[in-house]
Amino acid sequence: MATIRDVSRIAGVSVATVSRTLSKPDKVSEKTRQIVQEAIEKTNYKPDILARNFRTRKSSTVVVLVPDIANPFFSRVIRGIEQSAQKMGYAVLLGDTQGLRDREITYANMVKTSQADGIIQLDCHIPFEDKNDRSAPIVNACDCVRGTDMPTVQLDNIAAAEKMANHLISLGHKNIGVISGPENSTITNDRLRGLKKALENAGLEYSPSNRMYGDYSIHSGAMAAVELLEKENPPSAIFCMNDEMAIGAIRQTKKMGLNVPGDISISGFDDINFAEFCDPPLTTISQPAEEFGTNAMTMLFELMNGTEPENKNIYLPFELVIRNSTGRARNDP
Amino acid sequence: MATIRDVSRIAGVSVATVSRTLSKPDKVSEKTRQIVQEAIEKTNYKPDILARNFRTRKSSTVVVLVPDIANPFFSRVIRGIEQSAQKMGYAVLLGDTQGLRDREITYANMVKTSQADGIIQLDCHIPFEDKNDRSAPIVNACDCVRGTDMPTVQLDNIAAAEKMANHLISLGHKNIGVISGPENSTITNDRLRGLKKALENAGLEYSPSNRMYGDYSIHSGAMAAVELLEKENPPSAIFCMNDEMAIGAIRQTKKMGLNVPGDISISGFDDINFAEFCDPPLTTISQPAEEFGTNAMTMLFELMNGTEPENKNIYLPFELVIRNSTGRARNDP
DNA sequence: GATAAAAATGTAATCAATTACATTTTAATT
DNA sequence: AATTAAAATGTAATTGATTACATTTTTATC
Repeated sequence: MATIRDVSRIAGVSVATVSRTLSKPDKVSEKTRQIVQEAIEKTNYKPDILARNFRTRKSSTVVVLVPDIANPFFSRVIRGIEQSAQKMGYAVLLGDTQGLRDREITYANMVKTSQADGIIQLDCHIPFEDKNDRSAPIVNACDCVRGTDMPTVQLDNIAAAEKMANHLISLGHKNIGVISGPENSTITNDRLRGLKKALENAGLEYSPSNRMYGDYSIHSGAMAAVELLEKENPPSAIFCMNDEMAIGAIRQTKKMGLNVPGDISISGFDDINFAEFCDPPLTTISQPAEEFGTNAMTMLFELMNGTEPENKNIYLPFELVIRNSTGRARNDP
Repeated sequence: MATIRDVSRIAGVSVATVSRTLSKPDKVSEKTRQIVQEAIEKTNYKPDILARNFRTRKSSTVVVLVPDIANPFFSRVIRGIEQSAQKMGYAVLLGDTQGLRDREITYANMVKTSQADGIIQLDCHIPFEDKNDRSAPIVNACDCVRGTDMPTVQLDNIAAAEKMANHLISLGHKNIGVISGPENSTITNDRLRGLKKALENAGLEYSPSNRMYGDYSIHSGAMAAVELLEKENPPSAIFCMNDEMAIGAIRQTKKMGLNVPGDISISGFDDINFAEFCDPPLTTISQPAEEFGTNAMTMLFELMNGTEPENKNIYLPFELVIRNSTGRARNDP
């Protein structure tokens, strides 16, 4: 592989001139530029980015911490990140963390070791050994930690859940079950708060025994549905905190001989690609997945360049998408 | 950030000794090791990987070229890659190429610029300007180019498609439609060959007019299904080359008032997570997605270390998964 | 304790680019 | 043509680790 020295020798100029031709061509005379360009082509020179990064102390790389890359929502977010990053000249390092703190820290440390310039964290954890560590540019998207000064890109999950709950309530549902995400997730807590708020406003009671925990997988949704449906006084509607669990719940419900939404309404969250195509099509909250990624990357870009983003907490819009998995409560007039 | 010099100063040893303590501790006496470790802790020293990579001329990074990260099959493959890479001490750079040659080349060039040590290509293109370029370690997985010496990890798509076709034929289907992938994909061509082979063996005719093209999206499957079902002599079964298109086709078929599989059987390919949960559950070919990733990464690792893998073309097993989207042909006794 | 061999440690070059600063060339002005 | 300012180019230091080679220390053997 040819180096900048080879090019400079062949062009008969100094390495500085070659370097400038590449990075600040306006500082080089037209004539010299031409000569250098020719030498570059002749030698098929490609600047060694590793050397450049080393010298300039930046890697032009961001690392993305994602709990599960195979989750269809996250994979869309990542697509958004990648697209923006590419435009801004950044490469994207993938850190599939499985939600494990160890792995998060390992990947986040890449900033300290100069392997990455910034971090996008899609889970609600601070990925540093020392929670007050401010040394690395970081943006928290999707599931965001509360009460830190990390910039965030998020949904107003309380409002979104409230909207969904109101939809169920308006259909006459009074006994609503919940298939929630893991206990310590901000997203989960906010969605629960939204649900409670709607119930309260409607003069209905929230019963903690109506809440089952899942891990966002289809399987866990099915398991949780069994628990809910075998209760003495089963709910007439199930509010699921993501689409996969809703899909699992629907399938389980049908398996148990019940009709959706005839006997029981089931709602999801996220509006993944398949939500529209399950049977019945899923009523859900749609979120602009890619935009979580593009916004997070844009904000991180500012952070990495030392400019403070004017809006440190971006809220993206959501939409209630009513399909056929929800309907009037059975005994509602 | 502390450097190796800071550590050496505090420990009262040379930088070489610090370096050795980290990389070849058995070359350093127990006593010195201890002193150095203390200094490392006191200074909270983390070796600058960028500097190390620069000096050693390797980045410990591989770049993955994927046509679409949001595709559920690919995202599982990538999960497999990430898991293996992590174990081997490699980071994974994400190159979402949208199947565009330009982007593939840009990302593949990262090896030339020392940003990556190797490439995993999940599409059936050679990602180099010069097709005969051998300078970068590369493994081709999933959709593989024919007639190159790139190592591959693939499915015997001919056999798999044949198996699926035989299943349809055994159900009495004689007029089988195809919703295929893009024309120039090896996967698509092989699956078509398998289908033809099965038809031939059964004494049935393959009619090119029964083949519609999709782009692996749900939507394109639905569009193609319309074309097939509105034919004068519509097929009684549709062989789809992936699950998403099958899901689109099922939905469209139902929309048109037909029953699946009562009126028409529909089969998929890949066995994505949702295949089991659509309605009716999809008959499909299951593939070990993660293993494409782990195998590719293992092979690439060998390549990057200069050892020739003993088996340069790995074939992974598949399985025909019969669910309810396929059934007996209508007029079959 | 002398000698040799082995182990431990140190010195300084090296990797390929960027860039501060110095020098030379060109252009502008009188 | 002399002078000055601006533009272009060159020189060499710099980045932080690794490592070949040199030197010192330790251990083993007689």
